[in-house]
Amino acid sequence: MNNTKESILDVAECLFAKNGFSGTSIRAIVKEAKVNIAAISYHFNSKEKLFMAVIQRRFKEIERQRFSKLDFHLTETDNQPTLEGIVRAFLEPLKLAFDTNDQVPKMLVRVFCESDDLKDLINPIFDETRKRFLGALQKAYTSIPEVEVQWRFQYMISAMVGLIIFAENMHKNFSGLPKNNRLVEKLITQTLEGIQE
Amino acid sequence: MNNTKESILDVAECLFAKNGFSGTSIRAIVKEAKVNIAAISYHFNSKEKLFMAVIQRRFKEIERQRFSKLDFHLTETDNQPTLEGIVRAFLEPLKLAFDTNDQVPKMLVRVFCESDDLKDLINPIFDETRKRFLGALQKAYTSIPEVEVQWRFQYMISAMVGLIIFAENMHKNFSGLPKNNRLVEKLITQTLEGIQE
DNA sequence: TGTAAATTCAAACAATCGTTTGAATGAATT
DNA sequence: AATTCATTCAAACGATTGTTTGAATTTACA
Repeated sequence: MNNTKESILDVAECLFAKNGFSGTSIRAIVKEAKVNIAAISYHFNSKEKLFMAVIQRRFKEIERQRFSKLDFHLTETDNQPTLEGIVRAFLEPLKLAFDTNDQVPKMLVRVFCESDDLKDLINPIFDETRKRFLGALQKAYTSIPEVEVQWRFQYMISAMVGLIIFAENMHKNFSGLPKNNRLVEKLITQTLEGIQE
Repeated sequence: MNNTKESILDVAECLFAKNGFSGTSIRAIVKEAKVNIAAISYHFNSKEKLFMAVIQRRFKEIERQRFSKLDFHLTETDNQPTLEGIVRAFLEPLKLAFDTNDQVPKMLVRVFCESDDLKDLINPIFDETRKRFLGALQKAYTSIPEVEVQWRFQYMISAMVGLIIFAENMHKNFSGLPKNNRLVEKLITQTLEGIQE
């Protein structure tokens, strides 16, 4: 079995999470993955393509779970979704990713925050997710102005991104805050309290 | 007057905001600042020292305003601060920085999110701010467990960081969201609604 | 087993990185 | 005007960047 390609993805993911994209050299990747440097070009063409492969591998799985949960909730409620159902469909797959591998959410938000160019490169990946969840939210909140729903959705995502970035620091700076694997659960309840009027 | 040092700081700030620390070369800085490349070593010793100077210049001013507003509020209320007073003391100086120069808050959060090493380098700068505002919050909320207050404070900061990162995208992805200069005001009201029980 | 394709390898590519050098230029003081 | 100090300059330093080469090796199929 071709082990080289996957071990490159694994190591790259970990180093991108720690040091970002620009802060990670392909030599650092191949050194830790114990593969030849030419393997990057051979399997991924370029560092940027490798980067996109690292992103896609994880995001596609999270997206799949989000859509699955959202669709289930929509049919379950006869197309009358609740806020909690939507928020859980959005955040729980992230919680699962957290539980499986701390580095995955960290890598995803870190590279998204790194530079304008990188953000523009990654942003289109979220288009479908944004469309479907905003659509569901607007079904759940027909009384609230559309702009306000968008704002609150963005607010939740922002809190999520910030919390993932700060997750490691929180235990140094504060005492008794929830561990990483309980962080997203806390985020869910906080979001629910904050959003509902 | 020595113009070189300040124009380096200005250009570096702008490029760090766009491309992060690792993504910005000192040659890109000196090219745009129209100064010789040796001026970096001469005025700042190293790229990393220049980086810290860029951070400190802005953060110290924001910190000064935050402490000033917080102290004023504490004396004004006879050491019985309100949540709104504390949140405004924390966020309004950021709003002022936003109004003066879009790039300042963006630069501050971007480099903070870039890598573990950079985060560890910058994090101590916030120690005093964190201490004083957490102290004020715990005075305002004696009935809520200390851990819960810490969590909500962290939640607000996370939302702030996330929103600044997303600020530019929000107008592309959504329609009718508040402009940058109204973003922090919106964050304040949202925080107040979300935090108070 | 023999052949062809896929993969890995050491080595080198040109470009760029942060930093340093020592001379040239500027301004201020005696 | 002469001297001293601060600043700027072109040029080069060694190290590292992402990428490519062509041969060596492994794997898969006939």
